[in-house]
Amino acid sequence: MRDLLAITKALADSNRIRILAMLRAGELCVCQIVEVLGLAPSTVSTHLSILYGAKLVESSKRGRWVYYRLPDPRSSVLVNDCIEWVIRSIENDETIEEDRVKVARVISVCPEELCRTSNQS
Amino acid sequence: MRDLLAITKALADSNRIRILAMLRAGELCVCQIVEVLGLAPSTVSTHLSILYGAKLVESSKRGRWVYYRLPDPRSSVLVNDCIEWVIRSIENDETIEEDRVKVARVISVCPEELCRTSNQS
DNA sequence: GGTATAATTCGTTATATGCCGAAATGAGGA
DNA sequence: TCCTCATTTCGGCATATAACGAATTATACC
Repeated sequence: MRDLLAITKALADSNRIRILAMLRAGELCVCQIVEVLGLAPSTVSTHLSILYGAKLVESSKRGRWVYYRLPDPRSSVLVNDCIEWVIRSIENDETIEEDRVKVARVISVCPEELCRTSNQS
Repeated sequence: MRDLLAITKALADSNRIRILAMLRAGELCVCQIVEVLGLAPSTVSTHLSILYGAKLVESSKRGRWVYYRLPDPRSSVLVNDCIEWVIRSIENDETIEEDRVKVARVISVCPEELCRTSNQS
């Protein structure tokens, strides 16, 4: 039950759903997610830790950047089915579509440059 | 997105998960659910309205009693898949097993008598 | 019509959650 | 070693949520 509630609570927030949807494009570092969501880095970090606690994302640190990604489909059937269900549930959602465009733009810049430019503005 | 969040928020509470699990036994009236959960009727009623708002339960009024049940599997693929996922997620959960026993006992008494006896105690 | 009762709605309270900015952490580069 | 910077953790505030009891609604029975 604890695992289940960790997952459902993690999914009970629109920004965390947006993060999961964004990660379909591949792994993203925190600053890229911050750029798309338009929230404070500390807020995004907390969202990611909640998703991580529910095992809905995996992470790896490379240099100064921490990259988050959707979990390996083979790691947990339950988690995998859940994520697939979420993805199906947000088909045709306007915000998700807009995020997809933003992610594409953000990915085209390397993280180092992205952080530099977003600090300037 | 709104539908998705209604569902995930509805699932983000252990008592509501217990209610969904209980309803596998068939439809139950509010007083029967109250008896098993041990919560105030007003609290249970609110939980049921949240599940109802997410279309995770259906209801029908018969006499003074309102019966709740899991939705018709044919009504929504998304909802049906979701409920099946929840059911799989709570396999072997201790509280859910205890509830199953309580439900069996509660079902063996007709609702009218149940309410009478639970008011006496 | 009047009473009893199952369920819901309302008002209140305590706790949980989301958000931010500031401070702390940790890895790279000077 | 010191400095920079991406990320996380902490302290705060505002809102949301779960719980209860009291009041209300709706239905059956007298």
